[in-house]
Amino acid sequence: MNTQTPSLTIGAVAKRVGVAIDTIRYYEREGLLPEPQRRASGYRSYGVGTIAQLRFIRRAKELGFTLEEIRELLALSADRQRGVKAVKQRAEKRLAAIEQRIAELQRVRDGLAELVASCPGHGAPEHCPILRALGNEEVKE
Amino acid sequence: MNTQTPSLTIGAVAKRVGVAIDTIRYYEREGLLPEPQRRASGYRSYGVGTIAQLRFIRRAKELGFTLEEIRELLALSADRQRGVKAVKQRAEKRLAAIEQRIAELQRVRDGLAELVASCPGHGAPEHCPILRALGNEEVKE
DNA sequence: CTTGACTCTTGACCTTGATCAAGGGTCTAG
DNA sequence: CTAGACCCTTGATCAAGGTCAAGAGTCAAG
Repeated sequence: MNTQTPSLTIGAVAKRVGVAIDTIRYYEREGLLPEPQRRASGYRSYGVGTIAQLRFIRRAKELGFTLEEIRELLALSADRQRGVKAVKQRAEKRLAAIEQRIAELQRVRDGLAELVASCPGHGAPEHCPILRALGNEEVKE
Repeated sequence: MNTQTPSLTIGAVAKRVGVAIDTIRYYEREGLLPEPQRRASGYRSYGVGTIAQLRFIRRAKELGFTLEEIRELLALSADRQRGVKAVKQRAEKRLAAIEQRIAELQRVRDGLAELVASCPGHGAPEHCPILRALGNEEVKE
C-alpha cells in the first residue's frame, strides 16, 4: 500500500528513460541530478521524479542546450517565481542562436546550390565554378 | 618583382587569419592543410592560398561543420584530377546534407519558438510551458 | 655578436559528454 | 545455498578540437 517514494534502482530508471546507467551516475557527479537516497546496501534509490528530470535533461539536450546550461535551467526551475522569467530568457537566447545558424546555413546552401547548378559536370577543372569558388589557388607549377 | 609564392611564416599566417599557430600545425597534422614548403632552416613557408583556405575552414567551422566534414569539403578541390564530375557529385552530396541539417534545425526552432511564445514569463513554474514541455513534473510535495 | 622574437618537434594536457573496466558487494530465483 | 544478474567505487579511456610546455634551433635588429 506504500506506492509513495517508489524506490527504483538505477537500472530500472535507466531502462525507463532509455539512458545508460553510467550516464545517470555521471549526471549525478556533474550536479544535474541530486544525490539520491541509499539503501542500507549502498544502492541508489530513486523516486519517479528522477525519471521526469532525466527526460527534461534529454529534451533540453535535443534542443541544443549544453549540460552546463541545463544545470542552470534546473536550478532556475527549482527557484519558484523568479525561475520562470529566467527560463524564458534562456530559451529565447537559444532560439535566437538557432535562427542565426539556420540563416547562415541557408546562405551557404544557396551559394552551393548555385555552384552546383552552374557546373556542367565535365570539362576542364579550370572552368569548374565549384573549384574556383573554394578559393583553392594552388596553381603552382 | 617576385611577388609569386609570398613565403609567409606560420606566425604571419596565424596573425592574418586570427588563429593560433598551434592550430595551423594541428590542421596540417589532421590533413586539413597540405604540408607546406620548408625553408632550409625547416621553417614552414606558406603562400597566400593558405590564408584563404584557413578562412574557409573557419567559416565552415562556424557553421557547425566538423573538421571531418571540412576535410571532405576541401577534398572537393583536391579531387580536380579525378574530374569535374566527381567534384560536382561531392558538392551535391554536401548540399543534400546541408539541407537536411537546415530541416532539423527548423524543427527544433519551431518547437522552441512555440514554447517561448506560450510562456507568460512569470508566475509559478508549474505553469511555465517551457518547463512543462521539457518534462519537469516535479509535483512531489 | 648578442639579444629577443620566432620556429621546430615531441608529447602531455584540457574540455565536454560520456563509456568501460576492474574488483568487489548485493539481491533474488530456484 | 548458489548462480547469475545487479549494483558499488575508482579510475582509465574515448572522440573532438585543440592548447601548452620543454628543449633546441633560427632570424633580424642594433
